[in-house]
Amino acid sequence: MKTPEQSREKAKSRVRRKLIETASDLFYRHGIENVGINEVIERSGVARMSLYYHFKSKDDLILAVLDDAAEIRLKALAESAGEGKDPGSRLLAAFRSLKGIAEAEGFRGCAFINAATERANPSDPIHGRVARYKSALRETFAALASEAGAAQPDLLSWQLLILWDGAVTEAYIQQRPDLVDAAVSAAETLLRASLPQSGSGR
Amino acid sequence: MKTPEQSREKAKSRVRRKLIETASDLFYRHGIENVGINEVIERSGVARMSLYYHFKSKDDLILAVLDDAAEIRLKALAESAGEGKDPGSRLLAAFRSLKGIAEAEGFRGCAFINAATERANPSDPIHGRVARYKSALRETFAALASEAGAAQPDLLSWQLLILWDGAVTEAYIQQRPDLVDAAVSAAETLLRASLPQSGSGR
DNA sequence: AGATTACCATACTGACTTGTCTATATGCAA
DNA sequence: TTGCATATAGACAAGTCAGTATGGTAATCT
Repeated sequence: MKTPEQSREKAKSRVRRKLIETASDLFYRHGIENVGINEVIERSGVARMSLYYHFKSKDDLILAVLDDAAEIRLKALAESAGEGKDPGSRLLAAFRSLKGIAEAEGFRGCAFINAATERANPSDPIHGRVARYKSALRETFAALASEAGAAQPDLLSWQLLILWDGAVTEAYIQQRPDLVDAAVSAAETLLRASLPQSGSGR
Repeated sequence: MKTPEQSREKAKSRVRRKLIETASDLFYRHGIENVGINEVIERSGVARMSLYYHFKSKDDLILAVLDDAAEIRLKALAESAGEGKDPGSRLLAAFRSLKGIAEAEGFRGCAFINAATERANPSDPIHGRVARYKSALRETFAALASEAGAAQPDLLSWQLLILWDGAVTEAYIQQRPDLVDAAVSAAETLLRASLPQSGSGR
């Protein structure tokens, strides 16, 4: 006996999922604009018209891929932020989870940043998804910073987001996952400096 | 009377320069892969064969554009770092110069990061130029950090580079040049925390 | 003067792109 | 049984792209 939930899930078919997953992988590895629809359907083992049945265009598929990735990434981040007792260490744990990402085989930076870069027009719907994802990321930081008792949680959250993006980007450019460590230690310094009972002394 | 220097400069012809400048502008505004050589030559007012006389391929033109941009940007940075007396304030002045860049009409992030993103393969020659440029940037930071007496100038310089990249990227994604301010204040905090005579007290 | 360098115009090749059209097949629900 | 949703195969249209082939002209150097 199926719940309506499951039926709707079924309605979003294996073929559709397969397309999203294959496209997600290909888009990330080679860049959105460097992957044709032909490649997507071949690797998916799906017919051309099936793609255009589920998605009205390549752009539509890209949006679905981004939405899917946002859900996955934000969920994973929330899990990482579960490790640690006080909010401060949970914040840093979330930050440290970046290392694993950067160390992964085929790491190529942030899929969202990459998407926004490939689409030059800021009014492209893709930009909206990217901005939304990054905002969600920042809000996660802001919540933790606030809990931790940071003096200016909002400012700190933006600084952490900037560190995050910079770390992902530079680790990719220099092909050095260890650069994430520099960002983590910077996050630590910023967090400590932001705490009211003042900064330096150990 | 011309020095050999100038002759060689002449040999690098107005047409060649025009191509580099036009391509630089178009590549930045629309993305490298979204600009065809047809557009480049039309906007340059140059014949197709003239492009292929000076550059053996589109990729070759891209490399020339990146080299040109690196020279310009690093020179501009050195100038910005000239403002201020002590090394610390010169470092921050350099950082603050980012704001003007992010505020410029048509700002679309870092041309080098964008180029590296569009070319998925890390062994692409383009990646080499990007990594080289970013390294030069970092070395500038490292020199200033060292002069300023930072405890770990190397670590600090990487952190500053990460902040730099993150700020440029996020300012573009969110379409908010003011986010650069958050990065500047973070740089300030990191610099202060890195100075030996300790951290917090105002 | 003669050679080389710089430059121009344009037609063309061949590969690749997204998206459409046609035609068919299956399973499920009313 | 009829009809709708899901899926498939493959040809095709219409356009874009990088780069070449051909055949010149104009400036500069030796």
